[in-house]
Amino acid sequence: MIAEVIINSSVKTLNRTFDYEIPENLDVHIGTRVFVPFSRKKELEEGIVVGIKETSEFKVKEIAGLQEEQINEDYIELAKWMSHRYFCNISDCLKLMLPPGRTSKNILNRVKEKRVNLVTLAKDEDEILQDIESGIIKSEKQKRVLEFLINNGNATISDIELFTDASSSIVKTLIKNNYLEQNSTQIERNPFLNRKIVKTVDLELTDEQKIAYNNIKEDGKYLLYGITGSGKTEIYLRLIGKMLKQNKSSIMLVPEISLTPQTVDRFISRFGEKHIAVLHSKLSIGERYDEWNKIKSGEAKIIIGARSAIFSPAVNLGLIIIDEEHDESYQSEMTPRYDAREVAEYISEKKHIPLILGSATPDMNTFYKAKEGDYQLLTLSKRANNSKLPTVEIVDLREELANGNKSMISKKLYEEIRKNIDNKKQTILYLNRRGFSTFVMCRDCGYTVKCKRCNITLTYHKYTHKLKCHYCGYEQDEVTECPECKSKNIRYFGSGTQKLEEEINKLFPEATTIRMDIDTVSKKNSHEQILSKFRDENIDILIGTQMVVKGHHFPNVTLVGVIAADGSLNIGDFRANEKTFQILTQVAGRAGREKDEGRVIIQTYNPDNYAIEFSKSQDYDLLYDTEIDIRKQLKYPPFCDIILIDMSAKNLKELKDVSKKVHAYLKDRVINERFGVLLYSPVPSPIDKIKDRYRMRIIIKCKYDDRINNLLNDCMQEFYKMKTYTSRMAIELNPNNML
DNA sequence: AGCACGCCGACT
DNA sequence: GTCGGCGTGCTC
Repeated sequence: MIAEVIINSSVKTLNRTFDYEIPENLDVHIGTRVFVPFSRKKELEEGIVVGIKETSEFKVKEIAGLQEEQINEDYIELAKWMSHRYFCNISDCLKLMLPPGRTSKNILNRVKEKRVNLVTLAKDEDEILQDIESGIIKSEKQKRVLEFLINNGNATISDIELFTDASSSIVKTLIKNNYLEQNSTQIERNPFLNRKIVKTVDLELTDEQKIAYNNIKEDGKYLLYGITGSGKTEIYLRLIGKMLKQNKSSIMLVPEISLTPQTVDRFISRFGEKHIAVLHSKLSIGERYDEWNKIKSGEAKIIIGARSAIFSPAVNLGLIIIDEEHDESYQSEMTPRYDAREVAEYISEKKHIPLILGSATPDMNTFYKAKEGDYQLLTLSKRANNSKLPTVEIVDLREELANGNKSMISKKLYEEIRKNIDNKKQTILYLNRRGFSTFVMCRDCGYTVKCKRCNITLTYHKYTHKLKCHYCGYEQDEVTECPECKSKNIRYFGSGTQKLEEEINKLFPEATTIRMDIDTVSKKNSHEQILSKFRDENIDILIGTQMVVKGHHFPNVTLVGVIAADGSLNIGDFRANEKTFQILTQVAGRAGREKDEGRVIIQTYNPDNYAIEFSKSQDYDLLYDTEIDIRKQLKYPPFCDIILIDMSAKNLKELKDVSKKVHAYLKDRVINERFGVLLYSPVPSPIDKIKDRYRMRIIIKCKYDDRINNLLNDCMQEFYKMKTYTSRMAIELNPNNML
């Protein structure tokens, strides 16, 4: 028999199958991981079998060996679909489905099950006790060790040493005398860290929740559109519980940033730790591997994870939930640049299982789909505990400036913070840093320090006093003199959380503050530590970026201040208004979730902007209706898609030639075959050089469909047939970030 | 991507 | 001769 094998490689010319003879003695089927001889290479290549057939038109080599893990057959189909959909190699997609930590080329470097040597009793307890009484065992230390193990069952040698004050040689003697034995046992790395969990039961559903819950059937796609605090999670819990009763597993995706122990606890306390697996980036490779095995074995039936958890090997999958479906993190920024929501749709359609997307501020595209009937719309318009939505006030920063207030805090926000401190209530200050960064400029000649390789402005890092390139990691010392004009008049621009914290400490010296941003949460668990400190120690003010807005529940927070709502308005993206509204609504949702009414102060230089204006009433429908008209007029998603063809090369002339050829190819096919396609000429990318490679792009605006998809895949093929030397090409559909 | 093959100039 | 540099082409 012949196996069709995908070679593990991201090289575009190798994105096809190669035939290999299956040796008689090997059990090979679709999804098996194999080692094969390939080309003139000395070492064997890794591959995955994606097809089996009788004969081959090639003279084939034999499969050399097998690797442990395998991929489910239906996921091979998924990988093929993804490679076409996201313009990448099948091999890149298959990698997402392999157990974490088991993909490195060197087999010895792959993670393994964690094993420890446990010492246990080798004889019956009574027999040992008898030997102690009758004096066969005289040594005090031996007795202590035996008694310790009688009480505790088993222990590691180091634990025995610690608790009995007996050295390992005592244990060895007891092993030699057949009282004890030592066994290597597999243990699970436990990412839950001995958490104290209070068991909870189903909550009473509101009428709205009941309607939504009862409408979700065995199959189909649903948009659960519910305002903050309307109880979406309770519906998820009910659905997952129902699956569990039918012995089916559920995958629930949440944005990476909100995958905190707090979120997971809610599920553990309802269903117990045993059935739950958690997958996210802060886990160690070993922990991830153990969670994966727990899923694969069918033990874990509730899988909570970030984007890539959609590929976890759930046994008997019955339900997929995507919470905060509008979140950008569901789109991967790396190859393969997949969208977890689309992958989830594919899986739910193939497996005929329900897919639930949940959000208070749905993605415009999703809401449009719901209006068109592609998704069934389920609405929760009331807060579950009847608490009121917070009152939102907008402060015009231009007026503040005109009144001589140059501080980051307006008079109104100052007064409200003061009130909160006096009333012992907590405040969250949110800094929308998107589009902001701290950079260095010469005030005399306007010179800014840029990365020589990437041609972008270096970002200033205060704690290390270094200037850093966010693209290639280049780092240099801060400058005190302008390299161009030798002026000493250097200024550091931009404003971050540190600066805000300093200012708050000056304005309210008696208040306690805590800061949460990329810098302070880089360590494992520090994210959770900051939040629990804020909650438990009743810190007055939490200052932070995006990560403070997601899904946390702080009963004592009654005031939320947005320092400058404008950050996300100026990101140079057609989604700017949508994103701004989403963020503001989410931040506002943090205030007053209990009895006390919440207040939100939004500071802005653009008070007339409709996204900011509508966030005052947190009226998503109003935003949607306004925005959808604009999208229609200007031909943006959901009416039209944006295709970004990214090309790069080491040599600028080569890049220009290649991009012209690609453009010519597309022009021929696009104009001939299709009407209503806007094809733009190649232009330098906004960041025209990264890591010593020049970058150009071609943008196409049209309604994306299978035909366009095929055309683009053909274009990619054509590109790699050209004599390209150093050039590369990547195609992205509706990218989140146009940089 | 790797790896070999083959062509060509340079060199003891 | 023959060593090595690099352009070219193939991988079941």
